Amino acid sequence: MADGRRGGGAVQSVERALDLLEVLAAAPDEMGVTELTEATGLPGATIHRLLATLLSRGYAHQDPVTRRYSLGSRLVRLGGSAGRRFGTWMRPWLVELMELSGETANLAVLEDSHVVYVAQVPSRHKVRMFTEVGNRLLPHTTAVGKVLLAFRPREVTGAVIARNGLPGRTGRTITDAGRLYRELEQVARRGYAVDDEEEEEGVCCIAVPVFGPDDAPAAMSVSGPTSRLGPGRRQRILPRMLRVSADASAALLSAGDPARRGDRHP
Amino acid sequence: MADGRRGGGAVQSVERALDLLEVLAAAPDEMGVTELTEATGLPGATIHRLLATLLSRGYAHQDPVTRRYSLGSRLVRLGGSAGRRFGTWMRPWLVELMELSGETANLAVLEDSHVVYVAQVPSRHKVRMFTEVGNRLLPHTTAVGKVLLAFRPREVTGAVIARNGLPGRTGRTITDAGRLYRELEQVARRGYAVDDEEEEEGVCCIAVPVFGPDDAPAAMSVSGPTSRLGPGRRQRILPRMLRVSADASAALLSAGDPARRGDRHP
DNA sequence: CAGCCTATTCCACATGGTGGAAGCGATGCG
DNA sequence: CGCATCGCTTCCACCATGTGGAATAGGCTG
Repeated sequence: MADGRRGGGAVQSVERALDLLEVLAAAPDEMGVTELTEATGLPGATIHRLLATLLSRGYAHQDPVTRRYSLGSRLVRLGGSAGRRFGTWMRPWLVELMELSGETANLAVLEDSHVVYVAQVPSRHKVRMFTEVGNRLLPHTTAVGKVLLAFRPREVTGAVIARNGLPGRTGRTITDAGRLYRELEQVARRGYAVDDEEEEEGVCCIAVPVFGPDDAPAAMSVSGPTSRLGPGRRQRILPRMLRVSADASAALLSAGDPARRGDRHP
Repeated sequence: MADGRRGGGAVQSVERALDLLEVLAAAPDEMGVTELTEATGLPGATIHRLLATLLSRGYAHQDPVTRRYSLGSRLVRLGGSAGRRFGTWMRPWLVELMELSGETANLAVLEDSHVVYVAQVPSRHKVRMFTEVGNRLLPHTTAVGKVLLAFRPREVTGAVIARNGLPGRTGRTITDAGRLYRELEQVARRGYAVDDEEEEEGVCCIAVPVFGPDDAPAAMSVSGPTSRLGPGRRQRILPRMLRVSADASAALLSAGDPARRGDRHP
């Protein structure tokens, strides 16, 4: 095995193909073969061959005129199926969150600088939350968003903020970059984030991370009217939320083998 | 080359990995290695190795207790990026549709038995359409949905219908399977579909397919109030829509092949 | 507790993937 | 207008890499 540092037996060409997809996903627009060469360190011929394979299956797209590459439409459908599936096997944890808090529980991921809600378990209250599955919100206004940002390298955070700006949604939204960075640091240290009417008046939200094999975490939250989620109640709920967070992460990371123990949480 | 029948130079292990992802996406729930063996014809060891690679990157997920596999969370984000990108390079065609019809143009794909809107170019009318990007609707109630179904094998269509049923949305929704099948045949023959207030009262929609390297087509549509999209106007718009459909498909299919270059005509 | 079925690991082999270098086609420059 | 350049694509000999049959481990079932 050429790349001995990677875990177990991994298929080189598949890994490289995935690398390509990820580089393409991260890029703001289309990329040429040479750019990909620089980004991945692979020889052009190899990249071309890999791309040809992805191309023929619709996983990559090549602009007919510029000949540059980007992600293909096939991934849209796959992503949708994956989201549905992801929501399904995260459901037990969401249910747990909903039951321990009595409020609606959400699952979200960071996608193209936006927070996207992937699954939800609604509370039984008459007054419930509004976010719908599939909704896209800005990270800096939401608790899940702050969690998703807090556990990524600073440069990613910076890119996201540069792209979105920090528009205010309510009087309490954090619109100052310095303050946001301080808050994110705190979130990373504490392991949770709170949104106290920063996205919507009267709505409060508490979020915790879920770490998986993916380098970016997902986030789970509970959200409800501020009247029901005051500081006192939050203090009571939080320890149990953190515990669920850790449990869910452990479940995701254990791929059935006790050999690999990559603990990632603070 | 052992497998000479496949187009050009494709990387075997990558193709197989993609096969696995697609099988997992198509399955209603998690799958074991043996099921995958049957579905793909690959030996168990090979599948296992491929899955290990996908697993370690978050592209597949293994339930810690049942040890069965499904799609991983990483694909959710990738899919999102891909959707955004897909919408971006389809935009010229959508703009063309919007301009030739004066109505809002949409791009949609079939995803997990649902129609999902991926991109949109809004019309300049004050009264516009309602579908939002990311929205999920049932195929049988929409023009795009009918297009997406019409160009897939009968068994896929059947599975989708079996899963969703044929709930009515308005008095005009097609709720009879026989009638739907006849309509789909007509759609396939004519190359377009119409939704005449079948999804929403007062809203009419015309859709055409876009064929790419992916075996499933996408669909583009224009939608607006019935008052503006009566039979007469539809007849005038349709030929041009079909032309855009063909042009867009040609553009998608020519992957670096110096075949057809569809110049746009304002 | 034995039998069976499924996931996982192992390993010798040769197939399939690799990448340096040569071809092309398109822009840009003189 | 033709020559130079640059980046995408194709070729091919080599051998690292992925392959898959068979052995192992683990978990249910009867």
